[in-house]
Amino acid sequence: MLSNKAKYGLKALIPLGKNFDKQALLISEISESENIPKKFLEQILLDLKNKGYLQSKSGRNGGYWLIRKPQEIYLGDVVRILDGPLAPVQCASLTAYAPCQDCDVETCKVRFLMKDVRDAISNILDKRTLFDMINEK
Amino acid sequence: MLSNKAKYGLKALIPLGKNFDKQALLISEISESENIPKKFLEQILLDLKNKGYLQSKSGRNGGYWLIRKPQEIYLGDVVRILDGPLAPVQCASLTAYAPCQDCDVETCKVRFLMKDVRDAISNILDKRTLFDMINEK
DNA sequence: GTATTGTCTACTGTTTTAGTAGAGATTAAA
DNA sequence: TTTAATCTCTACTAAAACAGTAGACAATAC
Repeated sequence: MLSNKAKYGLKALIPLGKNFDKQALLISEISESENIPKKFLEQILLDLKNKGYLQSKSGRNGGYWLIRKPQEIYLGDVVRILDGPLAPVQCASLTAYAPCQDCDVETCKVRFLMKDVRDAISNILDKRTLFDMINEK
Repeated sequence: MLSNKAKYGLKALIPLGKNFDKQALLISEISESENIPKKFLEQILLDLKNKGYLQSKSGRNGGYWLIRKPQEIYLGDVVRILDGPLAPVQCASLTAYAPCQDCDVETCKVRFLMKDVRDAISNILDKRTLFDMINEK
């Protein structure tokens, strides 16, 4: 499941990506154009700023802008920042592995299955960039 | 994310699949061998029974058994029964589509992306059967 | 009739989600 | 230097989902 937080984050990156190397966008502008609750969006953009994806300026003529090329922003990383690991279960995660109590890492068939699911998800999200998403028809 | 409920359900099907056409298994046996809380497992097996996957008998020599061939039990369907739709967002679901309020079905880029993710997940879970999971090395 | 086993409904504690509230810090411009 | 605009930060909260537990009841075999 993708949370609203991650969905909003991905959506917000679209106008920011389109404006890459152009003027900054206001939280309120993005909030309105993308139908995202403003106060919630504040937090999301702040997260993305703290992870090095955005920069911002307060006051008049302030706003947010992207500080990486859309071609270099992998959607899997965005989802990880906002929602955590891609894997359906932690014991199948590559980036945030943690054992589960109820099964054996070496033999658990559910884990093997979910590793394949993880790989399939990663195969989309870690290969596709913001640029790709924006230009998807 | 896969809930414990679905994880336990998948795990429980393994001994049941291995015993297909053999004797019934007790809830308590499965609970112990698979490390699943017994009362929780009761509910899960009941769900799978009500959906036509298992049959059961009360009393002495009772227990649960599979009433479909492991080769014909698709793991995607099991996950849907226990956890709901596979798609990360409802508006990208094939089996349980519902529009989301904040975006337009025709143009939403996040939806397009998540449809691809859904397909990737389905490509694993709807093609693989209980038989496959049991015989995975 | 008694022990064993599944059935069913309801309840409960915890965590996560999806925000909201509001005071504060920065900035540009008048 | 004041003011308006804008981002920042912490805390709070309501609702839903998750992960079970409890216990009475029904069915079955011996």
